Formats: sequence, C-alpha cells, structure tokens
Amino acid sequence: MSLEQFVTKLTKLADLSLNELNALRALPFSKQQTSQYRDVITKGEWPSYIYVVLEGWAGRYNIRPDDSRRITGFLLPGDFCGIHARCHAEMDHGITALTDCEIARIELPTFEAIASQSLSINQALWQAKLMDESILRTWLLNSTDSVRTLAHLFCEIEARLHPADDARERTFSFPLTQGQIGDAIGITSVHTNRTLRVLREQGLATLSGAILCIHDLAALRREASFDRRYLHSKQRSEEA
Amino acid sequence: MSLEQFVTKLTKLADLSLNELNALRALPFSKQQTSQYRDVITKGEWPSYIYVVLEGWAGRYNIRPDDSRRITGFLLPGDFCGIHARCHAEMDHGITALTDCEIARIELPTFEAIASQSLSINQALWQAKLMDESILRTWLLNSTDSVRTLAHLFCEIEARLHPADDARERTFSFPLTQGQIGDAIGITSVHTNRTLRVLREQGLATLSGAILCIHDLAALRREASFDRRYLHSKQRSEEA
DNA sequence: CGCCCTTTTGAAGAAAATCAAGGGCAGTGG
DNA sequence: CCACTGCCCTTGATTTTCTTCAAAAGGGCG
Repeated sequence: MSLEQFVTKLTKLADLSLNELNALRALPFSKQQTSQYRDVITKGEWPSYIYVVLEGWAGRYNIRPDDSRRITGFLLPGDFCGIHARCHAEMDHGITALTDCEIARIELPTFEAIASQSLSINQALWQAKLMDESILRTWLLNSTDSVRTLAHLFCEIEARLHPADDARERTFSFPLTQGQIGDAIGITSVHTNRTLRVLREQGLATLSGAILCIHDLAALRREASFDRRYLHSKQRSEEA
Repeated sequence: MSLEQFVTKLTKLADLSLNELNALRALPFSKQQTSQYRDVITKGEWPSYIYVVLEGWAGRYNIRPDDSRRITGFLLPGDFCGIHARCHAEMDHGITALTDCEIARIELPTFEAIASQSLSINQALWQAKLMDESILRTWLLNSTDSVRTLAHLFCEIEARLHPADDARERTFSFPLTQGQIGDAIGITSVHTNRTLRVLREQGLATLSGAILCIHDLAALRREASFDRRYLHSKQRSEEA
C-alpha cells in the first residue's frame, strides 16, 4: 500500500502543482500494523509522526468519567491524523484501530520539510482540518433522533468512501459492531440494534455481516437531511 | 477597544517574538457593531475578513431541518473567526451575535501578509483551531446528562474568561437566555430551567439576571468532571 | 399601562437507557 | 468431533430523562 489515497485526498482540497504532488508521493514512511482494539495514538501522548491510514478503519475517541466510550470521528483509508505533532501539542483524545489496520508513519521533520515550504499543501491541511471540524459540528447537530443520526452516519461514510458518483443503491463493507456504532452516535448497543431495525424495515439500509447495503441512497439522504456540501469544501477557484 | 485581548490570546498559544507581537498589535482593522440576534457571518458565505470579538458574546450555530437551532460554540471577547477566509472556503455554519457585540474586521490580505510570514503566528493559529476542535469534541462527549453538561459549560466559560487563577467562588456576567443555553447544550428552554434549578438546589451555581454565581468552583468541576487541560494546549517547549 | 419576551411550574407523552435473558457464531481445548 | 467460552446480536419489560403542550408569573420598555 502506498500513500496514493492520501495524496489524492489532498489534491481535492487544494490545487497542488506537479512538484508538490511528487514531493508528497515520495515522502518516506514506515508501516505499522495495528490490530483491532489497539491504540494508534493514546490520549495524553505528544505525537511525533503524521499517521496515514492505509487499510482498515480507525477512530478518534474519548473515555467518559463513567468509563463509557464516545467515538468522535472515523479515519478511513487515506485519512490522516497527528497534526498535533506540528504544534508540539498533547493529544486530548485517542486514536484507536476499529478494525485491523495498516498505518503509515511519516516522521515529523520529513513531513514538515515539505509542508512548511508549500502554501498549497498548507492550505490543503487547513482545508482538511476545517472538514474535520465540519464533520464534528454535524455530529453535534444530529444529536436529536437516533434514526436520523444513524442514517446520517451511513450517508457520511458512503460519501467519504465514494466521493465521486451518486449511485441509486450501494453495497460496501462496513466493519463496525453495533457497539462501535452506538459509541459513535451516542446511544447504547441495544438501541443501535433497534435503530438498525427501523432503517431495515423502512427499506432504507440493511447492515448484516459487516456489509452495509443502502437500498435507496436518495431516500436515505432525505431521511437524514444529508447535505453533501459540508464534506467537500473545495476552495472557490474550483468553481470559477 | 483594541486587539489587545486577541493578541494576548495568541501569545498563550505560541511563543511570539516582540516583532510578531507588535505586528499583530499594529494590524489595521475596522470596527462594526452587531446587535443581538444579527449574524456576523452567514452560513454559505465566503468570508473575506478575519473577525475578532472585542465586546459581547457571539456563537457559531446551525439550523436543523426542523428549524430548531444548535449553538456549537461560543466566541468570547478576544476570540476570532473567519479562518475559512484563509482557505477561500464556504462557511458551513453561521456566526451570530448572542448579545450586542463590537467586532473588529481585519482584511484578509493584511492579515495574511503577517500570518504567512511567521511560523509562530501560524502555529498559534493551528493551536487555536486545535482548541476549537477540542472544545467541540468535549461538547460531543458530554451529551449524556443535562446537569453535567450545563455544569461543564459553566466551567468552560469560567475557565476561558478567567484563564489564570482558581478562585473558590466566582461571580460574573453571563448574558445568555435560558433558550440560548438550551440551544448550546442541546435541550429545550423548559428543561434548561429545570437543570438550572438542580444546580441551584445543589448549591453549585446560580444564574439570575444575567449574572452567574458559582458558589463552589471545585465542586462544580467535580460534578462536571471538568479537566481544564483541554483548554490550554500550550506547546511543549513551555514546560521544559 | 399593556405588550412582549423570558422564566417558572405542571402534567402527559416520547425517546432512549437499563436490566435481563436467549440465540448464533467462531475460536479453543479436551 | 464436540463441549465450552466469549462476543455479538436480538428481543422484551421497566425506568429514567427529556420533550411537548399548556399556562401563569415576572420584568423591561415603548
């Protein structure tokens, strides 16, 4: 696995020159395998790498005072974390492998040598941060009704995995347990189960055996009031 | 009113040289008065200024499909917004004046001329963004029990307004209606009222006539499981 | 003074948590 | 090969929390 997905993602966030693209592609990195339930970064750590998810799903999370867990975001293949390293800052949350993961680790000085030299790359990093924040804000917004929230999560993941085209229906791997989904949308696993049933009975989506089948993407988006725009905040020059 | 509070805030986020400090202090800006309930920036806008709150409280917000509002963060005097301008990005949320506000507006090119030249200022801006994100994440984390959530909000505001010292008790202006508080913690104004009563009856805090009186800060923090660290993610060099 | 907005309180209803228990499936070890 | 174990999924019954609906009381301002 290479950084290609990562580079592609950055390309969508800012206009990068060929030189910049090649510099990113040529970034030296080491690989690490992180098995399910293991931390990639632990809360309280001062990371010294930029981490890029190559395979598998990871997630940001915090533990509540009552020991329950809240997942506050997903890291899908191509996503990165560890920007705290650039600020020499302490992690206020952990990153955990939700499935077995393959992770690339880029040394901070190596990364910085490229990032600090390029306005465009900097801009792409800012864009990425704005998008993270935007997703976080949307999660906060949705904390009313569990069916809507779950539908919205499915739409978010679908849109992030398949940025380009709008299929009418869509089937893909969704390797989370109902407990993990509950941790993400803020309900118990029991209630997640019931919420999944509602979506299934409404003919919107079926999750079974780690495969998510969205039967009617348009209807699911309607149910979730999903507005894709918050995910690709491409800079204006794109539109002109 | 000057940018002094803003500059002070940045100082706490990165080590700025005297030159950088003076450059920030000398930033030309125009003032605008924004009266309560008016937008400073509207969702969908492509901002072209950096905005700094000089007086009053503002807030980030989104409108839900059912027309209810969710406040996703507060901007207190010295706080800024409009970083989207640096990315030429569209606002995915609005900024509203929760009270009458005095706002400074800095032209993007003016700001950029200083910010893009200084690694430290850049770092301070990243730190500020990480802190915004950290606060957002904490809000998401707290969405379980309304008493705890409200207590935590009081602690957050207290800590942001009075970064330095830990008084045992504290009385300060808290100019939000119960409806606005509810919009922020995700409950109705009716339930906000009942939650306020609980805090009052527990002898933790009393909100009356836009004055918040925290009777026992330590106990309130305990109730909220408030851990101040997430608010001052000062870079490591500070500790050495 | 009267109006509007906010605060306060009550009562009924909805949403989700909690408690509890049974079933399926995979891996482990006898 | 089968029993055992642990984890996850599923469902039911009960309880807590918050919403909704409704109404009254307080406070500032034209």
